[in-house]
Amino acid sequence: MKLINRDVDYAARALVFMARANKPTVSVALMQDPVGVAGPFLRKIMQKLHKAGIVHAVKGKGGGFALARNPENITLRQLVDVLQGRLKLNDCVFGQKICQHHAACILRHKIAGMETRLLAEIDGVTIKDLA
Amino acid sequence: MKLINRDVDYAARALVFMARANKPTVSVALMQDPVGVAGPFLRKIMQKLHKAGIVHAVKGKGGGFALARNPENITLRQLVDVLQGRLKLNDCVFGQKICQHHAACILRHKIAGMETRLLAEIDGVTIKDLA
DNA sequence: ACATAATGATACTCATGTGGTATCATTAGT
DNA sequence: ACTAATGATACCACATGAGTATCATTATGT
Repeated sequence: MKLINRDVDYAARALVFMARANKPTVSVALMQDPVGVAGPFLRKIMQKLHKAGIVHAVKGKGGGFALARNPENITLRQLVDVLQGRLKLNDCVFGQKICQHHAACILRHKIAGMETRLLAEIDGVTIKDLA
Repeated sequence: MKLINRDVDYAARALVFMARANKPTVSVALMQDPVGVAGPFLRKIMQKLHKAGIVHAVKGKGGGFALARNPENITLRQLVDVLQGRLKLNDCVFGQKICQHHAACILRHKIAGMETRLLAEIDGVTIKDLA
């Protein structure tokens, strides 16, 4: 079970690269090698980040992507939310059979607590921290 | 992303059923309905629990399964370890590109901490708690 | 105008993991 | 012997994840 998937991994690498690059825009062609991922795949990821408003996109020759906000304001949690969907440990597979009082279920509360703490932790890691 | 999969879910229900049943042995045929899962599937799960020493198995007519230890000594973590493999959030997808100092990587430490806390929490939930 | 270099959108393929079924062998009670 | 149980495996179906391919669109530079 992975907490963080490839997309988030590559996205973080790319954003770190962009943060360090200190250029107006950075194209996928420029990033793909240092990030270590094929161009088309990275493009797909960058497009998602663009739709989510994490990066700006500039089309056309000389274009590319740019961070839409400062590295310290881009958190790992944002990347996870965008690229692997909201992190929910709490699918509550346990139904009425085991847990007559759904609302009071011990396990559900435990798992909900774990989830809250996990989210707080990944929310505390920014691109600046990684760069 | 699920912290706990179906196998663990069904196993917990079955063990709770057994803990409540207060019989020398409980057969799959008896459990499958209240647990809400097809017999063959539950059997496969019970076989794993047996190999792991969590339950005893009695073959032949009148046989079935029995808890190998008290409900308060069977934890959710044991079930997770047996049925979905050791819980590892920390696959460290981040390599040298982003994290020159593997041993000192902030992210790795964060994730390792989350994992430790998660394991401690699921270790604190027993079948007795659920019954 | 036109070639070129970039992103936007989308469809497709392939591998892996998960959930579930089927079958035959073995064991023990009646 | 018959029957009711587990033991062991092999198999299948579906969802998800990882990655590729293709065409459309936009902007720059000559």
